[in-house]
Amino acid sequence: MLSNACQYAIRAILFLGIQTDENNKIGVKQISEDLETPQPFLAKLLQQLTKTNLVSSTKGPNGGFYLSEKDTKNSVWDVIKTIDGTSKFDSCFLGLSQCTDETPCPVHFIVSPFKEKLLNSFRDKTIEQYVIEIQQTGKIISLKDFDVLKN
Amino acid sequence: MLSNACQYAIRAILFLGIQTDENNKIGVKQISEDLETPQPFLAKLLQQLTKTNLVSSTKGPNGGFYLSEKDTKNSVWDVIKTIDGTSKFDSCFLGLSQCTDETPCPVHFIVSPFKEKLLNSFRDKTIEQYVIEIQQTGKIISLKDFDVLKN
DNA sequence: TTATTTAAAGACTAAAAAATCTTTTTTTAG
DNA sequence: CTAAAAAAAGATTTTTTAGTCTTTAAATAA
Repeated sequence: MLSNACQYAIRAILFLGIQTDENNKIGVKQISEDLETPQPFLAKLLQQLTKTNLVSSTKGPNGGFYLSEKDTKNSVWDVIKTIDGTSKFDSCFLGLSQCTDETPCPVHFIVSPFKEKLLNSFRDKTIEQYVIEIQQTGKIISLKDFDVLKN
Repeated sequence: MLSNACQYAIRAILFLGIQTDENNKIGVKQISEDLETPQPFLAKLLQQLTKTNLVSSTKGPNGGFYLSEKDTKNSVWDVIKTIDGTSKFDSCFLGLSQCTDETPCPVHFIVSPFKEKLLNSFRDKTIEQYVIEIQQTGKIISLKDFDVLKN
């Protein structure tokens, strides 16, 4: 549903939310190792997120990526908008342009409520809230799963 | 979510369900015009569906594609399996391989019930049942929407 | 039997997504 | 001030998806 790029980006930003702040930065190399994601590709994505002010970064020794206080107030939806755009969320499952409540496609009333719910979660919860939830309920965000939470 | 190919294929098979039977066949040209779908691309898809026995066809004058009685007993799920494969339905929204009820990703419990529901609809309803529902409730399957139902 | 109509087959091209590689710039520790 | 560490920038490659074009085969109507 989401592109690889977008999945990586979301996982990375949640990861940064858990692991970093202005005093604890982390480089692409380690992020990509921890998330098991292609390094140079993730680097590009992080650049993009930095340019759109969703993550922060500093160059040089001891530099790296991190989420500032302010960054944690953004939503996952902001990440999706930056990387994939919103089309997947406002277009019909069967690709029809006129699919609406009035003129529904055959799966409209199955797909619609779900999209609504998912959208709400992404749009209304901040990265910070996701991070808290991840930490409290033990949800996983990397392939090296539990390791992320053990630190 | 589904590929273009798969969206076209589903729309085409439902369209055939509505419009055709062993005595009323229809050519790719007209199907693609009615569904507003690229002609040679759809032709390829129909060939594939024919090879996997999801649609029927005959060559020559008055030939074309159609659904036999037996064909209408298949499911949309069969179409998806043929064209896209099942991966989109059994993989994690964020791309994690170990995402399960026990080790859920942050959106697992939002996405999971939906996938279940959608899967059930696709797998348990026959093309025939979809066709009846489309005809009774006025659901649309083409871009030239209502035209399909007016015949 | 032959021309026409249609699907089948397969080679080909284009565009988008995914991923990599190389160079430049910035920062800072020493 | 300089070397090293890191991100930024951008060009390049690979893979997948989307779509086209051309030829062949089958069926049937005349």
